[in-house]
Amino acid sequence: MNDGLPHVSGPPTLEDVARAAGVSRATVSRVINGIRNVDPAIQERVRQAIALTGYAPNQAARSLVTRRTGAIALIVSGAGSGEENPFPGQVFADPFFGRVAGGVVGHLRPLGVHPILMFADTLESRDQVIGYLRQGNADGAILVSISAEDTLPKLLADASLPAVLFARPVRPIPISYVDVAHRAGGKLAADHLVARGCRRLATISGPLDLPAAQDRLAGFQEAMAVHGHPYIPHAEGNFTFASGEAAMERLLAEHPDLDGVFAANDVMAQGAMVVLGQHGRRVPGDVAVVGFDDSSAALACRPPLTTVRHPVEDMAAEMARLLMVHIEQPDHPVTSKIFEPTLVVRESA
Amino acid sequence: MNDGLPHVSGPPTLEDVARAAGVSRATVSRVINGIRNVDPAIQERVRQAIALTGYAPNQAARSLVTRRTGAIALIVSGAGSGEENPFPGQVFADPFFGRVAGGVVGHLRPLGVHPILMFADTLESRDQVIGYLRQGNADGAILVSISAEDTLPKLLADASLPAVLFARPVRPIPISYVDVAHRAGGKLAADHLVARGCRRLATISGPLDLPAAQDRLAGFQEAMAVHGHPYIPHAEGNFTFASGEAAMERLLAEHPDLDGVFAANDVMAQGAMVVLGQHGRRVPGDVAVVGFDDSSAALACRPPLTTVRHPVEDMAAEMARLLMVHIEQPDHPVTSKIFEPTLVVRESA
DNA sequence: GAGGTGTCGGAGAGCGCTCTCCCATCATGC
DNA sequence: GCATGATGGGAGAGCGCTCTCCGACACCTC
Repeated sequence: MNDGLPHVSGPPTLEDVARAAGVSRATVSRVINGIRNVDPAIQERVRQAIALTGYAPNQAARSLVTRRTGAIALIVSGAGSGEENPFPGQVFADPFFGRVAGGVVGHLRPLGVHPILMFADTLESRDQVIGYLRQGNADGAILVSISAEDTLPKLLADASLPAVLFARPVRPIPISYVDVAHRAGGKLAADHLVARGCRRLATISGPLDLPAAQDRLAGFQEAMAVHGHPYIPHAEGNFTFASGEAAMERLLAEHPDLDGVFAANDVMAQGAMVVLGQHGRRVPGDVAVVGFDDSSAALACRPPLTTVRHPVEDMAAEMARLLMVHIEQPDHPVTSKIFEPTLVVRESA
Repeated sequence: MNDGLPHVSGPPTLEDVARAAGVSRATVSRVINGIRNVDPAIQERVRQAIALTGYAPNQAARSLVTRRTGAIALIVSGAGSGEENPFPGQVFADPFFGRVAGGVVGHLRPLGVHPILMFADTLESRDQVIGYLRQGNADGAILVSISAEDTLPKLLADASLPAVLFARPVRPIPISYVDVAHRAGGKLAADHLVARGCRRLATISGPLDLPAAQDRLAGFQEAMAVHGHPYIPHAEGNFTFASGEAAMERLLAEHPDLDGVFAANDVMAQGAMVVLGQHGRRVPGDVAVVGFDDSSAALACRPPLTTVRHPVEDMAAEMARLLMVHIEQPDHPVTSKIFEPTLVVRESA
């Protein structure tokens, strides 16, 4: 046992590498972190020793002194204070969330930073998230709120933890966020439908307690007013396929002669198109349809859906970038960045 | 500066709590970790001190000594050695991935363990993942491979890192996995279609280099043979909407009289149904359609899709459970768990 | 009352790393 | 020739926690 030889016990440490290279721990650390000048010959020796020993730095030890983890929390924060949902499947299963995750990972991976997936749907889990962050498990947070009444943004701001939100919070909070110009998107849809020659338009909005839904509707209505159509029939949905179907049924019952529809997201547009088909309306011949998001659902529509592109991946990447800035410069002022939507013309309008 | 008072410098530590409670660091640690008996009165005093100071244990320091991080990697591992995809959006945007994430989070959250999202699509990123795990950033890994030729499972097994796979690996590897009985699923579809009275059946399979696709097809064919139909027309797709459309076109061209279709996933079934509609076939009147997965796409079909339920959330939860066992008991033998699929009857068949 | 047994709190040694000092060496300037 | 930097490496003090010892004390048993 105590024959004096360096027995292998667990993974190699800096000390082991230093011994193998015949230098001190500090020098190995300098080579690894590229800090200060180290003689090229010694650098080479250290690198060989690292390869030889198969050394990988222990992140916990490193975090302990640097107070940085190289991880950030990617939080989906949700509804009320009700009981816990055993499977937060519906939320994560939304392709929208996947696009956010993809954008965040795309930006962060080259930096060696990884997102920790968290889900906060109850009061308790919100506290858990804050505690988690305060324990230093992550350097900051990216937050996607799926309900208007979410209190987590405020908690985050109060704890002055580095954080960036997807979408403008309902009530003003001193916290950075990234959003798309929803109003401009609504206008794009209106302009396109009018330019196509549609005259009897209607719209299916999202739930009106969400700023995004309000703005898409307002942008559409305002642009239509400019085009000389001050009144636009409107049915409210909740961004689901079924709600799109139901809204379309209502609109069609009251306005059988309509020739154009703007739905506040692609999935509702998809539902609307199915209902139009059932009622013998051809798209885009009889009724033109424009969606919002440019999600995978737009391509699963027949005909393929003309839609307002929501640059979710780019926005997510920007959130990641902004968060890193906040982490690196704790005094960086709160900022927001608004992306411009674009129209993707396919066949439905 | 040195007036002897305990100046606030950074977050409170165990030491601070100990001082406030008038006990030693060790005692506070014992109270927090619930180890050994501590006098109730002292426990109470410690708890008050914790509340007073707003103490939260530093995870890095804790990990350094326990060698456990309370985090696991959730890895989506992909295609070849090609160039990096700037946005791994397509992958994460797949609702299937969301269901896995939901199931994993559902099981792990009560345990205070959180998944770190990782994406490995290149040789380089695979090494990065292994390095990350070896640095002790995560205690183990849950791996979802999206291509048959993925080498990460083998790397994981070779490094003997705790890991669990979603779906049986193409080649046998000493690593635990969770899967569904694909063959039995194919049989469920066959039995249902035959019981419904369908006689001229066809099937749309997934890419046949995937074991899952092979097995679904084989299970369907074998069951059909038992029912006296030794030959089943078959078109290969790749699990996408468009490939389902294309496959259906081919099948319809060659077998215009078919009266039932089994598609190896819901999204292809959705594409097939659109094509059937375009060709004037009513579902289920003229042609009955059965899908596989019971994903959100099944509910977005009109009529709603009868499908074989793939219990992804339960399987993901089981992966998480199994991984925790492997982490806690490093010598635990490699195991697999196969879930039984069930048939969800809706209106399409 | 001596010795044994059990309970409970404190001391202190690390875990593996970073980073500030500090010192040795060598080129430079007047 | 000697002070003056610049350069490059080592020593060692922590970061905040866990956990093994160890000691103090109370309670038994014979």
